[in-house]
Amino acid sequence: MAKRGYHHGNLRQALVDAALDLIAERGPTGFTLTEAAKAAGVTPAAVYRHFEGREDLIAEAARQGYEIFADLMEYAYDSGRPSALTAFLATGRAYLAFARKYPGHYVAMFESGISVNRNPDLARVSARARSVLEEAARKLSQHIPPGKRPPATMVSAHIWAMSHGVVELFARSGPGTQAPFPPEDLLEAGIGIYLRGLGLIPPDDPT
Amino acid sequence: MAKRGYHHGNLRQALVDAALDLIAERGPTGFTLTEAAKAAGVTPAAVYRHFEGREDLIAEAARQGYEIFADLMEYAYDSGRPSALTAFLATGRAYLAFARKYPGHYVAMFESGISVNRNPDLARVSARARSVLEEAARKLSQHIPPGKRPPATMVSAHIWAMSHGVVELFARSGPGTQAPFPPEDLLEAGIGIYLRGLGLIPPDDPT
DNA sequence: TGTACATCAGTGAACGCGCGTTCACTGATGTAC
DNA sequence: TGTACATCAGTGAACGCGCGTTCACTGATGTAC
Repeated sequence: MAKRGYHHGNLRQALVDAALDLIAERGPTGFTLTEAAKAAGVTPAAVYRHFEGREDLIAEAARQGYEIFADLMEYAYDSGRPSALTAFLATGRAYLAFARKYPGHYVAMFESGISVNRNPDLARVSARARSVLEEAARKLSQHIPPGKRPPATMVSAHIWAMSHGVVELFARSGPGTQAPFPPEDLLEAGIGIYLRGLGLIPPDDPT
Repeated sequence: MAKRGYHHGNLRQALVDAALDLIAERGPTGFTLTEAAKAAGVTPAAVYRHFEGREDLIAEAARQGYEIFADLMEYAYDSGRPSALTAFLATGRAYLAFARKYPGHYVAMFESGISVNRNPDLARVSARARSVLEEAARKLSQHIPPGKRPPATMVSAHIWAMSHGVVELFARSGPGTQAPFPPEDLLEAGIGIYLRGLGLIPPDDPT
């Protein structure tokens, strides 16, 4: 990170980082190629040495986000084992933690309008992230009698949806949009109730 | 809607409608004051006879959305009575139906970045929409023994979050983003499981 | 170790574009008498 | 019923701006001999 002259040294990543900061601050709309270049101390034209254009830069930010996201979910899942239940709960918590800790990545991934099929790398890593949650749901589902067991992909979709909804509606500090509860508590309670509904937590267990 | 000369007749609403179409098609980013004016057959400058500017126009679109939304939720709630449960389920269905039928309004309300506290009218009508769901949750909660009853506002937040998450993740026809299940079924099942978790639906009732 | 040269990673000027907004204006409408 | 006039709701030209992108260029770096 030493100051450099004509050559930057690691401009590519510096641009991604600048873009992430901008996206986190102002949303995907507020982000501007020109401003990202300026933040990296470089002329806008220099960006084209490393990316095809504005969208390509956002896509790379999203890709890195999915990478971190998938790692985080995997780690959470592993550290929750051997119980399928605690592992599952850990992934739910990890989701929210990721959204909080990496807001720029989160927005790039889910709110920038970048299609996950934009390039093969992005598609692959996003599939990996998804599969962690689905695997957790699958393992968990095995504890439900087959007759009353919803498809594991559905369970994972439900959890994903609730997590995403909590992030979008209650974890953003929009001006005046008062959150009724801490998002972490809200999500934890919601997932708990849901899992009781699946018969995976006894009705009276306050976990 | 007859063709007019110099005077438009109902330009204000025509602009809102044009904005809604544009927002639905291209998202809040893609919407442009100039284009909305063109779609209404009018010069961009004419917009300023009716709105303070671009943001003000979006805010009005959102306001009308909340109005429709609140009405729809109220109607759904009423038509589901007297059972607190069926009334509640009806509001959940109404949420998704609204998102589907009024995509422009939905985006203006929830994805445009317009703060609900931008003006008093908007704040009031959005509070009304929220209160319908909260009232439904409150009535429903009364059937839960007080000791194990989560706050009604929390229940309504959970349902809101899951509904919103389903809309954002699975009800959009993003290119290549395959929905694993019809969003309606997904949400219905999710709410069902959640309500079982609250003890409001017997474990074996397949409703 | 020194020199020539290819390659790489930036610059800076310029472009065309569409945006939101302003302004003085004018055509259309409605109302008083 | 007709005329004068105030008010209203548009026009159209112009603005400054920042954007993404292109281009020929040049300074820095690395490598072959």
